[in-house]
Amino acid sequence: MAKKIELPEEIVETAKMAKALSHPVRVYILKKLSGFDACCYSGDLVDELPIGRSTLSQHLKELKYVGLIQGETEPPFIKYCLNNEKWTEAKKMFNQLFTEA
Amino acid sequence: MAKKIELPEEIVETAKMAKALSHPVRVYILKKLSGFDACCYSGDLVDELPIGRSTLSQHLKELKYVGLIQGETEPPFIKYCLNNEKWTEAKKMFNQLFTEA
DNA sequence: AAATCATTTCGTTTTTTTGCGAAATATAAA
DNA sequence: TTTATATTTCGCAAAAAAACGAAATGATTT
Repeated sequence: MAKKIELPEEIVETAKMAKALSHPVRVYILKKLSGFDACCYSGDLVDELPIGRSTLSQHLKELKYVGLIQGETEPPFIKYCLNNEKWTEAKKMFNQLFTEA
Repeated sequence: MAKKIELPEEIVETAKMAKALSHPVRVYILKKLSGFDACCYSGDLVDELPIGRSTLSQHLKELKYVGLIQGETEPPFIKYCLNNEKWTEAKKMFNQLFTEA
């Protein structure tokens, strides 16, 4: 019987990133922000998306938490932009997953 | 005020695929199966992974449900393999997401 | 026919996620 | 200083995901 393994950090991290992408609203936001020099405000998004303000705020918080986006306060707005380093890191993770050994 | 959109099918599908990848155990399984000509049995996995049989079975079911893997019955075992078409499709989805417009 | 083996399904519990509206915060304008 | 605006946090409810053990299934061997 093979030994029970601890799941490798690499795999845990990939799953974490996938979780951040596992809701359509979050994918929508990231797609929007990953365009050239694209940033946006919470208000822009809430007008487009079929969810309430507080719900949207939760999704933004999650994306901020995993580091994929960052919010720059620009009163009275908060300008959200992609964190390009993290985005690249995520891209690499998925590339590696899909590039068979 | 911009119009509330229905989330595009492409985005919903990407989120669905990401959800399938949002648990470390499922990432582990897919990584294992995506090696060259790699297949395995539930029993192999349960020996390696720190979860019970029925829990593993649930994860396999989910991966089957989204079409990423398929089980070929080979009594008294069930041989699980990657569904290569779907895997390629998933790869494309993430490629598209990460390839800015 | 009974026992065995690999795996799944069922029933249940716990935890996490999603969603909302109301209230709070923080800033700017009147 | 009151009012308005943009956004978040809080408190809650509903839904979904994760996990387990026990029982069921389906095929094989004794």
